[in-house]
Amino acid sequence: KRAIAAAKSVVKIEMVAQMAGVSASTVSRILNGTAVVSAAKKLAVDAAIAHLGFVPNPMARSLAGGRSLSVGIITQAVDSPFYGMAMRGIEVQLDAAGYSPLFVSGHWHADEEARCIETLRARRVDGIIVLTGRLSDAALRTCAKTLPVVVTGRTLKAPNLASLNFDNFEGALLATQHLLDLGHRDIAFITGDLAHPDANERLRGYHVALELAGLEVNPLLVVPGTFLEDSGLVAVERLLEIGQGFSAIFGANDQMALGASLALHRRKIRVPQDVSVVGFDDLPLSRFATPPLTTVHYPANELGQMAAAAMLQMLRGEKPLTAVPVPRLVVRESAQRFAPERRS
Amino acid sequence: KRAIAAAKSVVKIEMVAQMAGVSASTVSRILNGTAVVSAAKKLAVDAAIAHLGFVPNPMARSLAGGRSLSVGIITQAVDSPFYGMAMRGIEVQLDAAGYSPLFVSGHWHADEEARCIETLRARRVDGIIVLTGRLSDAALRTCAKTLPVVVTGRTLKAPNLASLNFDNFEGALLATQHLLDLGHRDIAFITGDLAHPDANERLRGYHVALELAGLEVNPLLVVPGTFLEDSGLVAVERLLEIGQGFSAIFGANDQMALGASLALHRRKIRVPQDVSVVGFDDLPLSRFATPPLTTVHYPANELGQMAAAAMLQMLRGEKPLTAVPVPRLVVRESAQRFAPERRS
DNA sequence: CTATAGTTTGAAAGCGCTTTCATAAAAGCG
DNA sequence: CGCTTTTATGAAAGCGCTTTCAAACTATAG
Repeated sequence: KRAIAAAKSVVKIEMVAQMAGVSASTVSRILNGTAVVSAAKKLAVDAAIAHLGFVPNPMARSLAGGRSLSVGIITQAVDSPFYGMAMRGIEVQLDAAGYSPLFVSGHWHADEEARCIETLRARRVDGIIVLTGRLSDAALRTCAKTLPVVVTGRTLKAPNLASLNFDNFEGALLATQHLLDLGHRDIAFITGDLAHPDANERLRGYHVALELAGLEVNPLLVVPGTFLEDSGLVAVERLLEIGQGFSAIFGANDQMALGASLALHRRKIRVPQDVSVVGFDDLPLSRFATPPLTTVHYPANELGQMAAAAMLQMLRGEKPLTAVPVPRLVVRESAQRFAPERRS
Repeated sequence: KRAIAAAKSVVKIEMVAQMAGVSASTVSRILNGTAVVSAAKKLAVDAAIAHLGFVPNPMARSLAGGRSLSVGIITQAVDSPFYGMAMRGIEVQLDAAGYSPLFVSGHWHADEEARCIETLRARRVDGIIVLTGRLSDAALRTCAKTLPVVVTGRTLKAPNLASLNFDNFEGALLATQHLLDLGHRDIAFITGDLAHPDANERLRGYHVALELAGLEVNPLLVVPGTFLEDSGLVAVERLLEIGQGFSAIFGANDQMALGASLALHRRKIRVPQDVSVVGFDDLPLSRFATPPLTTVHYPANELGQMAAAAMLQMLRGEKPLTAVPVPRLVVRESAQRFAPERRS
């Protein structure tokens, strides 16, 4: 009976126990470091494990141990270069600790994210990392009541929850000041989706930078966008249409900045000779855009690693560290000193 | 005892059974559709499940059932836009069938991929999908002896293994012919990493297109690349250095084509007025490059879906379908009709 | 040298399901 | 209407591990 399963004939803990001349309990204890075991037995068991090539069955482990040794990651798009880097960072950390990541994507919808949480719960994950989601703070707090939660992209205090917020405001400030330093005064800003806190912070950075420079913001220069390429393109067209003059454009993310560049190119407006462009995020491809894009580096990979590390700490019952890397401007070739009327 | 685990107090199958007035076995059978159950009982059980909000524990299911209901995906880079799309396709299909994907990345190293297989085996996946890996055919065949395997990016016949090969040759043929049709004769080709079958097929497509047009290939026009942006840039510089004239460049992937465009831009060579550029893959960003890149569409998402579908079929014991989408050229703005000596 | 406390270890009881096996009920048949 | 064949159901035995509990030691003290 049970011939099918038995046919797989993988080595089980009992075989290791037998070979080492100890009980299965002892092997388990050695495997988990749960209790002190005499050095001699430990040696024998280790040898047996190596000899037999024993690999514990994770499902049995999880079932018996009451923990799944996996943590759920709610990301917005598995196919985004941006989230991809964060995922990679998480993967690395988790793996080192023997945990496995479970990625699900919410596609920027709060309700879809809520469904993701259910999915993850169904899979009995031990914790959840939310990468810049749309869920309400309240929803996250509720979730944190039953599972440790780490969330990026917002600042939130709650029991059993850690938040890692990259300073989008500071980044946008940096970018805008760079343009200001280059002598630009009419700086257009393409916003991200304002339903998103990041987008608001970046907009705020733009505002404050101008104020700090003693300039007042011209509402006509602030164009709404969606964080997607097309919206950058559309934004520039709209700017041109209404005849609003500008010598620089700051896109709330690289994708829109690139879209804007394309729109300029189409109108035979040269970047950076006629108009300077800066982005935000530092996508891998931005280095190779034509021209290479000046942008604010978003340390997605590091942030992923930090989020994972924080989760691991919570899982261990420690207090999680929530320091985050500081924003940094990457100066490339898409922005240059303002040269009035150079545009023939 | 066992208070900790019990404290989670999630509903178990037995509670459902009790509420519906049947045995746990019956509930299980209904859950899995394993056997015929009277309509009345099924109704009662369904009601109980809904009422209690019962969600089966996947670990218990896997342990008892001998299947993990998960399939491993070996990808080359979780953070690549390209693989991201394929992953998304896989995710969608698998999810619909109640399976979950387990992504691991091989980073283009055969030995790392081999380690990935071990990892996946340790996690007891029910099957493995290899997205265009570097593993030898023999290694895959061996793997297929114990687990169903689906591999993309190569053609391989073996028991318990399905291969889905996108026609890279045809795609490269299409792209080259497009350039030829535009009147170009000196077409440079930046190869991919030739250790990779895809790269060779694309090179072959380039060769054959020229032959078909009665042209002979000029070895000086074929420059080695690595599939990464920098290599496209370097390739163009090399071409320029040796003084090899060319009016068009075909990059074996978009990343290199974009790198090449940047190199041209740096030398004040305009795309497409002076030199036409075409790529391969159709990355999401290529649509928004400056200028938008003409390229061969690689249906990564569809391919992912198909790979997953094939895996599901094998898991069900059916014969897998291995049809693949045909290559398609996406004409945008980076290539135009050859205009001799327009370049001043 | 016996009593007490502290360690190391193994037997056994689960973890929450699936699946086999056996039984009871229903159906088919002459 | 008794008999065999089929079908629906439940009891119970695992799946491979962790963890509790108690037994068997070993060390310490009285």
